[in-house]
Amino acid sequence: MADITTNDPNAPADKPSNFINEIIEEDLRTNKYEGRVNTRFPPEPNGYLHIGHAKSICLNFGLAEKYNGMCNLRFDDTNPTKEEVEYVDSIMEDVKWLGFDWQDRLYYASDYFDQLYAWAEKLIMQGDAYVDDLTGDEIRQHRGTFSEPGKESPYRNRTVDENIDLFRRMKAGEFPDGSKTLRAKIDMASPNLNMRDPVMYRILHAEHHRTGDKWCIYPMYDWAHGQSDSMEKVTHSICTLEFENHRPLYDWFVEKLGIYHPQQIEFARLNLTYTMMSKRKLLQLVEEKYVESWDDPRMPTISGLRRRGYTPASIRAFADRIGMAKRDNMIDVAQLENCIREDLNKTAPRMMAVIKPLKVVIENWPADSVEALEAINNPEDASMGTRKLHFTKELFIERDDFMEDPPKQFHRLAPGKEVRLRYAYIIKCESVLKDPASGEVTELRCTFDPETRSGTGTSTKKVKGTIHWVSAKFGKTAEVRLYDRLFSVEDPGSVKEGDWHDTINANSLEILSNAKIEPALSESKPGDKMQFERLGYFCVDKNATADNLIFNRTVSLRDSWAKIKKGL
RNA sequence: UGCCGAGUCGUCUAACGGUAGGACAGCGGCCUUUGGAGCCGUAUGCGGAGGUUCGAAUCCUCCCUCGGCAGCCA
Repeated sequence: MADITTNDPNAPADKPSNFINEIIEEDLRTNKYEGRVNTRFPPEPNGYLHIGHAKSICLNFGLAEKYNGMCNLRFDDTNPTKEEVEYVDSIMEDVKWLGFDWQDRLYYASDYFDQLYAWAEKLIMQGDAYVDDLTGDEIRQHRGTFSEPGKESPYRNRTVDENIDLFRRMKAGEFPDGSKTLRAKIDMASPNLNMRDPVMYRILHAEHHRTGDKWCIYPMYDWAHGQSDSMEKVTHSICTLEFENHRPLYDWFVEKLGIYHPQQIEFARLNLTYTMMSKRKLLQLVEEKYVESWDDPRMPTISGLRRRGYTPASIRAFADRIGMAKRDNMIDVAQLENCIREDLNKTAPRMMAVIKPLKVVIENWPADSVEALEAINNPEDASMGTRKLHFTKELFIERDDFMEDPPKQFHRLAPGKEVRLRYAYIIKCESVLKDPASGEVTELRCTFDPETRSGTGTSTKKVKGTIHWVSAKFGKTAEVRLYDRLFSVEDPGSVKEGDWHDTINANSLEILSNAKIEPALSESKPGDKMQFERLGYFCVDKNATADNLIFNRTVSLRDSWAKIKKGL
């Protein structure tokens, strides 16, 4: 889709229009921001970015690209108790990896602490903010409820002088945590609870990852965000739906300050089936060792997807495809899987690997004979060339490709049945060897038909099945990791707080340590991506070494046999 | 319960008063030395009731349903 050209650069075929495009195009028409588009991606560095953030990143940076504007990266680091540099670093890495560039516009809300403080004094001077001595509990009690107005704090009508004095002493560290707050003086009876004198500053004697111990008062999100946008001359401040009720407050602050006024726009956050999107719970999965790390290939984090074998292009394609709207959504994870299959189908070289090996001996093949066969690296892309495969007397095939007593629809190997070995010969299963104790099939004795070599056309024999194989003599051993969804329910996010651990899929990881890979694969490097024919797309794990190769399955191939089997 | 917001195929998403279209999932078929890929076909949808209009998913009214908000989190 990406290479389709259109006459209208504002409406590429692969990016359907949405309500945000319409707002921006209208603003451009009316010259609302002097024709500028400046968005921003404002993560809090309190965790790793996930696929939901990718939607926002693609939106914000994508808009900047589309309208020839700019997108800033800004860390919303106003709560030192939750934030760490480890997260800052990972976030920058992930945004870059997705293919976006904030150029010289890397900002931190903490860079604005001085300005924010000065503006807070301005609001105090204007009589629009006051120092409150109420405790957290008391503030909550005074706030009222959905149906009842709140009550004004007894400290609400302190004089400007008293407020300034107290606020300066708050900053100077004279008061303990929680003992005082600075509040905006708005309306304790507002139907919008965010307008009932919201807290602007709280006292926190905590070390900040960038400002150290310079501050012991920290701005709240609402007080920091709009003003940060304003300072950066952001035009369109795009956030998720839960901030809709904050917009009146966002507007109130910039208007009271009389500063440049960006426009907040809200969109629906991404929900994916069988996927946990809560940062807090993803942290728990890591801390409680349900997964190895933030970049465990089962995690919906950007780094997890990267390690799993997802490409930046596939994630961007996904973001484009799911669209942008204000209604709540639950995207089928199959949609994501489709995006990576589509990408890798075009780009990943085909290789042969047997992940659950079953030994096959070709009885009528001379013991030491080796025959070179030509294999195509990618049927979708002839420029990827061919490679040689070596056929030998002893081979491995996939255990799942043999059944002793198969149903009619099974087009693979069975006693007395024939099947083609990919790029090689048609073989016939003559006998089955078993372990006498367990009854397990240990080896197949087969014969090959010399007239049926691939590509020769010397035989008209047809078989329904073609299976992959690896030479026992030349193949190498490697570890393969297969992944399943981390949660067993469609919407783990909606599970009751106490029960969500029960919805974790205990079998989300299967390790196969005796996989047989074709020789070409033994030179793979971490990050390499390939298709194992008939099994799926795989990616070499970041911890793999030449002596200890590890392949992560990114996604299986579409499997119509699995569907047939299910119906049997 | 107050305020804000949202309801279009199974799931997402278009439509801007003029033929409800696309993607994914599903189903059927073709093709195939990957049960892959590709190709073709197919079913299913405007939350409800009124109204305005020659004509309504779109405008108006009422209703219903769902989501968000009562952190010194973001």
